[in-house]
Amino acid sequence: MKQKITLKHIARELEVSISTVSKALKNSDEISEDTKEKIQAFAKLYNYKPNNIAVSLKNKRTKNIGVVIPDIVHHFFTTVFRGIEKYANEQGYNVIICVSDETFDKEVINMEMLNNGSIDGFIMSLSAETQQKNDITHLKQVLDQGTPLVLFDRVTDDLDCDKVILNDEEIAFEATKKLLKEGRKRIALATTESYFNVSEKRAEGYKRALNEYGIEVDNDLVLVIPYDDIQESMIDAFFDTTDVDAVLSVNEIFAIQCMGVAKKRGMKIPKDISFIGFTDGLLSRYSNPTLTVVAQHGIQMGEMAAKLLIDRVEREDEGEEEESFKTEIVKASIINRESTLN
Amino acid sequence: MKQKITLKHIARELEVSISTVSKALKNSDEISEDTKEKIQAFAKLYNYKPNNIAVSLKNKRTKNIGVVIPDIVHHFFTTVFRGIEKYANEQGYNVIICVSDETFDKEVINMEMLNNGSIDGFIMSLSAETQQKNDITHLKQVLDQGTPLVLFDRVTDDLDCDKVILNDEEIAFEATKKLLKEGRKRIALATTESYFNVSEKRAEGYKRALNEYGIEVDNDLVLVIPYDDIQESMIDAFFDTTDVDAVLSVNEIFAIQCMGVAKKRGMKIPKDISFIGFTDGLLSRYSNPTLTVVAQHGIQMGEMAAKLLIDRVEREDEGEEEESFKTEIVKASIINRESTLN
DNA sequence: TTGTAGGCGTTATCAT
DNA sequence: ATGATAACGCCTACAA
Repeated sequence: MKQKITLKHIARELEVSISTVSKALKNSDEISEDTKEKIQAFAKLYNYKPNNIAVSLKNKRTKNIGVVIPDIVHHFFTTVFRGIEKYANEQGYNVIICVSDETFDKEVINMEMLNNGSIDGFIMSLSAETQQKNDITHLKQVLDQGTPLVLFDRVTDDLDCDKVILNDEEIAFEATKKLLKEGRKRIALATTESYFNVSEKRAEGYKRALNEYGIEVDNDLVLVIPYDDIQESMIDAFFDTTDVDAVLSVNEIFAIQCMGVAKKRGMKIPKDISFIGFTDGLLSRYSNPTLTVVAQHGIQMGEMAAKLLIDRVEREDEGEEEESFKTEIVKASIINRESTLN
Repeated sequence: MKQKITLKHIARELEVSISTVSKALKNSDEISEDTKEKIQAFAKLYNYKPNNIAVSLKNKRTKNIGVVIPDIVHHFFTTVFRGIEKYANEQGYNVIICVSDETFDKEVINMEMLNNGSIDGFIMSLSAETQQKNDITHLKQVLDQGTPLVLFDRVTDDLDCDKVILNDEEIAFEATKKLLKEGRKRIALATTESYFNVSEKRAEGYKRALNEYGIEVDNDLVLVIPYDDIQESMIDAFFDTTDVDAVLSVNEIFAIQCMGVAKKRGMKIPKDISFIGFTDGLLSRYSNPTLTVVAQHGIQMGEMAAKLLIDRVEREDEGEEEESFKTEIVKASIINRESTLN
């Protein structure tokens, strides 16, 4: 096992000083062409690469970004992550990822683990539990210690930092209007518990659209489904008691499940009932009928988040004045498929 | 912006030496109870945490694992990753992830980026292009420099290192036998280009089962679908020219697509035709009919891979003798759903 | 043109 | 019981 070569090795081998080697490898013109050539050739031969850790310690910059998300086996987060990774890599950054598993404790532990020099900044989306408890002292602490932080999607208004969000209210408004324009009168909203910030925003858009069409919001039409324990019987019971001719769902799975139940009950899609879901994942594309969805452009959100973070990190580096915090809004779009009339 | 506190700060503030502080915080009994208390209290108050980078430089261990996978928006890889992350975190390791995007170049670049001290070892699955070119000099180089490497799923026989694989041949054999037992005679194999190691293994199992039942392998029954450009018309054409009463697919998407085409052609599932796919993702669970699949137990594979890697890293740390390379086999299982007779 | 010295933050060895 | 020193690998201001 050959061990990694360092400046010291090269210096010793070539009988010059370490700093000469360092300078030569940076092509400094303090060094004579002769020795530069000699040193560079030797370095190439032995495949010298500076040690990242040592460089990090010196520069107080790791070129690592910490990403903390609630779940990784999840289309939307995975897509955002892809965007983060893409942009970060282009800028020479690596990405360390931690999964909070929707729990508060893991979120805290992961952040503490990373916030001791391992990373230059965080990108994250709040866990369900964190949103529920509405406890963000760990985030405040991170910011307090001067570590930049960018929140995306599941954000909180209680924290002053960069954010990337979807125009949730607006696109839910558009989606609902689309259903109304189809002539639907009894539009259900399939949603999660209300402590999810995004679900709330989507519900607002839904309600605003109904209002605009002079339709009163009927709470019986709001179907709250537990995030982690989807029961088909629950959906079936909902259809039993409620007259529905369209469903707007805050995610993909709820929509697919509702569609499945509707089909079993003999309803024709989209003749009798229309469906729109959030998230343009595989399920929507391969379901039968295919599902009209709100595409969240996760890649773009990820790139945006990474850009905000890296810009801030490097601005700090340059000792430039701090810029005020931004909230970037990524615009969702509706992809028409077979589950709606067009 | 408070900046991070270091041993030096504490030492200066308390008018003791840095080494005293260091020892006190480690509860060394070289230090008097009095000063220990004083120092520990101060450290707690200012929330001192040792700088990971400095510790890494000193120990020549980063407690970071590098994971290089072909794709992240992909159920199987995501699941394996989950297992890696889980085990790694439990052992106090963080995970840096890089996506090769199925390309050789990105795989090489990513690995070089990480292999300069950022990580203690690699876990990876080969990109499509790497398998196609069959060029693994970059992997050999990594091993040569003494960085431990664990391959999973998409492995190569040309490299001596730890591996975690699925019992692909065997489970494909079982799956095919299941179809044969249903009385199927014309079993198609929907597969990828042959340079995918796993597809090859699965094809072998498929053929072995046919042989065992005295059925000759009919190459017309093998449908090769391009990995990145799935054309429905292609599948349709296949059904036009070929008589088929079952399909074994090396992944989930191919199976779902074939099922869709079969349904459109008026075939009844599973009466007229059965389907089994590899990968127990969302699609299989929510398709109509639901798809019988080979579950790959990705989490388990990930945990296994992480364990192999961390064990090796820490064995090295202890200066123990190198253990010989292992290949761990994770056993897949078949999950019966509606797309097969039971 | 080359080399020396100090420092990034921590730890371990060896004085005092 | 406490402190000085050196080292991990790299960089750079300053000296020679």
